[in-house]
Amino acid sequence: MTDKKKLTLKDIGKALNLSVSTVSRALKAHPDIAQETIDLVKKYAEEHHYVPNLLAINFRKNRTFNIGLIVPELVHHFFSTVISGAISEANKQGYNILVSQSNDILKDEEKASRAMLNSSVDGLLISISNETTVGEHLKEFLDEGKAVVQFDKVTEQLPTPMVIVDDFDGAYNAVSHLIEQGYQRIAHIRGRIDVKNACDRYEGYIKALEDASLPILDHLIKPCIAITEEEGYQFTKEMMEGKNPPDAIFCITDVVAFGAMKYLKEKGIAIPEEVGLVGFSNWMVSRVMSPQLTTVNQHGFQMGVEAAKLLLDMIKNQDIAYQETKILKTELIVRASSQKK
Amino acid sequence: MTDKKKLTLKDIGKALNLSVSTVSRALKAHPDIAQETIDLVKKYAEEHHYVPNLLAINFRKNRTFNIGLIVPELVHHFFSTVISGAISEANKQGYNILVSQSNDILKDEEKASRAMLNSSVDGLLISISNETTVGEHLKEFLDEGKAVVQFDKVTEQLPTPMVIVDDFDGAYNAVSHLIEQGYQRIAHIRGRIDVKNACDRYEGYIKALEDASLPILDHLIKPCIAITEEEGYQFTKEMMEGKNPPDAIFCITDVVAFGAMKYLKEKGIAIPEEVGLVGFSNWMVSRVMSPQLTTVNQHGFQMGVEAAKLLLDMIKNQDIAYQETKILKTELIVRASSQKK
DNA sequence: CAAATTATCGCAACCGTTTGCACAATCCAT
DNA sequence: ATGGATTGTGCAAACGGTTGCGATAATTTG
Repeated sequence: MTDKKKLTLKDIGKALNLSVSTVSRALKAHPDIAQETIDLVKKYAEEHHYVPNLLAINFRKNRTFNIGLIVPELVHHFFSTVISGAISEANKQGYNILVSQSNDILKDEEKASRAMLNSSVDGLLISISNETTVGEHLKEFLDEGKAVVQFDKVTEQLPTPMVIVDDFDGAYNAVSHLIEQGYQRIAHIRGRIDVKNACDRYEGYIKALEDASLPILDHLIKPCIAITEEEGYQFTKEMMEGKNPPDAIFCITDVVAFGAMKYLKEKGIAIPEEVGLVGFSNWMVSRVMSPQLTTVNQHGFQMGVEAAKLLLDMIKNQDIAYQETKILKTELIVRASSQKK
Repeated sequence: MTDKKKLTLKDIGKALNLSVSTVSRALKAHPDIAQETIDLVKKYAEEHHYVPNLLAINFRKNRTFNIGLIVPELVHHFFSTVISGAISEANKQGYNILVSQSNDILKDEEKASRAMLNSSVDGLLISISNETTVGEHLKEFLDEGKAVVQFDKVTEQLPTPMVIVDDFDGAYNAVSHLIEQGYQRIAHIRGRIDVKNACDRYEGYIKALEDASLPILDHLIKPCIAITEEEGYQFTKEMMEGKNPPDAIFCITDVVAFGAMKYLKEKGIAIPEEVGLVGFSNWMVSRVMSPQLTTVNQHGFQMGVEAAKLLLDMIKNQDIAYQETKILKTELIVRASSQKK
């Protein structure tokens, strides 16, 4: 390995007969330093490819220009989109992003956050796992005075700013759209009752029914645990084979809707004529299914950008107390699976 | 912000009436230190939650326990799978991963790699952009004695170990499967001629035809530039509307196959009866299309694991010269889109 | 019992940069 | 000429560990 000894301030000082401190100040054009000296030093540094030792600077300033990012799942269209946005914004501001995943397992999340905590990160962006409630491991961040911003999957137990999507509104619009298309018996395959997003969507679903004076039918509301295609399939089967089957299904997410679609297609039930279908998240898969799936776009990229912006603001202005919650609007994407008319 | 002053070796020394050096050695049970002292120090450190300042250690040892990872695209099923594997392995070995993307733009890749280079990373995992050929910015890593491992999209211009998939073999098997199913006029919508993977798959395609004594028809070979659904659609249209249309299409990747499928379905051409279709990569979309798409699984997770393993080996044994290329086998996943029999 | 080991521990330099402060030189006004 | 600003530069401490080497005291050896 060619271990080219890197140039240091000391080297420049020796070469130019200046002290280290003068060189240091000259390089940042400190007003105390004579213009000639500044030019001289800068020229020399330039010519000899001086690059400051970030490790030393970070040590000195006690920060790293790195921020951590933890999501439940990396191989996930929505989350990878958020990450993409966060990276884009962070890089723009001169920060790098450390990525980790919790696999929706609390233990893994704790491990990941601890690994990032030890001085190796200036702040943390996190979307918590399904198993996370209190988040002691996250409080450690706050205790050390490090900034934390939650996004998408959040807990109010943790006093940090958050960036979330208006799940209530998104669900409300999706269900209202179904109603407007003439569907009457709208089912909801919902998410876990201990997860905020899932509850908000559920509330939106309920409100839309209420506003349209439609009855709320308990047997048409099914709770997923793992949010999988299999659950979508199974619940749809149960409902369609039971009495008073639904004529439309609003699913907590696109994969679940895919499971539902799979069952319906197997049974030759026409979509959207006999049963309408709406998902959530606008994964790539929603465009690829046939019929194409009506869904709710969550603007993941923008969420990543906003979350990173907020966090970096906090890092740069340690004095200000941030506590805002940024709520992003969703966008209903109407495709074939719900267009009865 | 509660800026709890962190405990340092000096603090412990003062409290226990020991020198900083003794405390430092005691904590790592140095043989020079008396057992009692070791116990005493460790107990005190434990009780007062001493946590060493990583920044100081890294500065001293000139390393960070972070490794960089650059991919062309983050929102991409295959790449996010690879990242997931790399993170899993890196974390297991006590390293964190900095993620960035090039968007297949050379300038972005250079920016990302430079951002990571400046002492903030011990090594780099990279899948190069379509625009990257020589990779001067990557040579800078090697010049500084930092380890680099290429994966998936690689260039031989850069003397580093790589982890790749046996594209040739994967394509050969895919096309052989089509032939075995009775297809005779097999088209190939290929990737860029300046990208190695694309060429390997092309070669595999050619070899399979040759081995089956089938003619190679130039008008049935189309090169994508951007590897998009639109290209798949367009090329399929051209070929199907031209003379001597194909009876099967082997596509460089699943998205392109989706474009092809879209055209075929629009025109009411039956898949797989009239035209067989095979993709590459086993994206989630391939399972969701209907008919489901036959494709080639690239074992992305394993690729990430292997690449990280290799890189960390290199980092830990700077003395050994690594130059191996690890080739992972692919796996043909046969689904409806290619089963004529 | 003197000499040679050995067991413990502290001193101090070092990694590369930042920064408060002192100091010397120059300048202007009195 | 004298005193007070002003300007440009260097000294040295600090950040928090690591580590080679030397010092001291305790122990063993011939």
